[in-house]
Amino acid sequence: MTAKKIRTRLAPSPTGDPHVGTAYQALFGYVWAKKNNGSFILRIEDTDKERSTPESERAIVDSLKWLGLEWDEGPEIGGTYGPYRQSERLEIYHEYINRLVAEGHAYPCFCSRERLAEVRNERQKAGASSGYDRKCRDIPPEEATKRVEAGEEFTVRMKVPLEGTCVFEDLLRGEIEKDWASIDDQVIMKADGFPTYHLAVVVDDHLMKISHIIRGEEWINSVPKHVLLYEFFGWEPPVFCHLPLLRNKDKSKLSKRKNPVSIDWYRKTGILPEALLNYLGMMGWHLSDDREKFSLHEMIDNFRLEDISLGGPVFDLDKLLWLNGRYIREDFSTDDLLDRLVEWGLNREHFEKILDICKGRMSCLSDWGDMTNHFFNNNISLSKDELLIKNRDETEICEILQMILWELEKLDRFTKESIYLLFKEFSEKLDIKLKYLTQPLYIAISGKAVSTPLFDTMEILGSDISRMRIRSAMEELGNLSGKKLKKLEKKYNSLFADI
RNA sequence: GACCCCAUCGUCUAGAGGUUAGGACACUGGCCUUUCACGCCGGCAACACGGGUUCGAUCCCCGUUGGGGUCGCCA
Repeated sequence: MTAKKIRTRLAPSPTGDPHVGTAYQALFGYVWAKKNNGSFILRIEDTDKERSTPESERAIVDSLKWLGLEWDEGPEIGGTYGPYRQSERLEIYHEYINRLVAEGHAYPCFCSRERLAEVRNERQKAGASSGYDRKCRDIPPEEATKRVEAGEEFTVRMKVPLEGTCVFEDLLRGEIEKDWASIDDQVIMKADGFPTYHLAVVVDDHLMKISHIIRGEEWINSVPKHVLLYEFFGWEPPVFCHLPLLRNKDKSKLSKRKNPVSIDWYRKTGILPEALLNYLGMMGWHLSDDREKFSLHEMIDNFRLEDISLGGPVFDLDKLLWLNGRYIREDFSTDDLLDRLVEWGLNREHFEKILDICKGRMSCLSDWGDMTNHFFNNNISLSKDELLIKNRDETEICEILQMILWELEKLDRFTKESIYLLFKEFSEKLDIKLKYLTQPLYIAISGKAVSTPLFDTMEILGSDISRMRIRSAMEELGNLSGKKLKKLEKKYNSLFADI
């Protein structure tokens, strides 16, 4: 028997900052491919027209390159099975969608979003395990065709069996069973003509000859839909391997609200890519001699997918920092380290940005050191007293910081202008003078009451570092109790409801 | 709520029927040292619970509990 060529892929959707979870999946997929002299493919899953952006794609590509996880095929570099951006593969998907409809495995659905929301609501209340009532499933094909041709808006749904059980194999967990009755007639083509993830992923993985799907556990529940599509098309499904999810301290899925999750944050904080990769490698996997520091090469040489352990690992920044320190101490000459440092933050481009906002308040060159240390120092020290402003106690300041944090999370572009607008609006809504609002922020962001302009500083530091610092300040103030947090969330939602 | 997944120190993990349950981070005691850090030596600390199977269960099976995930024209 000739072994099938091992081909793995990373399939991120370009809808935000590059996420460490993406890096985690990339690492395991990459290592598995390299271990087997296979190929690692990057495919951009930009089927969400609303949220996908080219900037995000670039950021993801950049951060993967920074990590040193290079792909063999992908957008820009191409490959035999391209294009590697799903938005450029629309005709391909249509061909397969049409085929499913023609063969009676899929059907147009004319239900409005409003109706679907209603139905979903009712069914959920009634305890039904699926959200759609399959209203359009039985429309006679001729009638459906007529309605489509008449220009009525529609989506396409796949016909999921009404009864029976889907059994599939996960490499790490063995057989998994799920009743078909618990699965919706999944939409495979949206009203805008774009495929949904489920259709696109199956078609592409097949066409791109992917041998192993290595991705996060959150996908397990949709595997039956995928398996069904493979069956409809008469294709052999690849091996499914669902990685455990990286977790916050409270064990929930790693999230922006509770942790820095952007690869960019780690980069800007001064984590070395080799240390981050190493650390990610020890989440759920280990070397047989239990050595904790290992290179990507060592990981490749010793890696076996089946050795991955399944408990969701908590992402522990302290341990990452310890590991990073070992790299700095053990692997760098002073000369090499200097190069790294320059590359990281001591370069002209970065200095220029900072100098630009310092110049006006410098009286001698050595002011530089004190004035800018918050750009190079991750552990800025803050005192509780300084965070407290005019007649407000810890709780009040905490509440303000928390609401600002929530607001900042919603910002898509982290520029000084957008941050300023956000604060301005915030101060109006809460009826607090802007300068009182920004006062504790100066301390939180720079550690100093007198410092470089707040919004410029935040822009240079970036969203993740800024938010992390605000969180640290809140910790210094004693944080909010669960109860108070809930109350605050209500108040916040009423004040800042978007719709 | 329904369904799916998971379960060893606070955290990352080793263990694959018989171990004083091992290592690492964190915490901590000491040594080294002009301070700190590093390094070295030590300490604290875990098999969720209940039934089976077995001469014997952390390990196998079942249940309970706990945690997580999914229930979108988002991925």
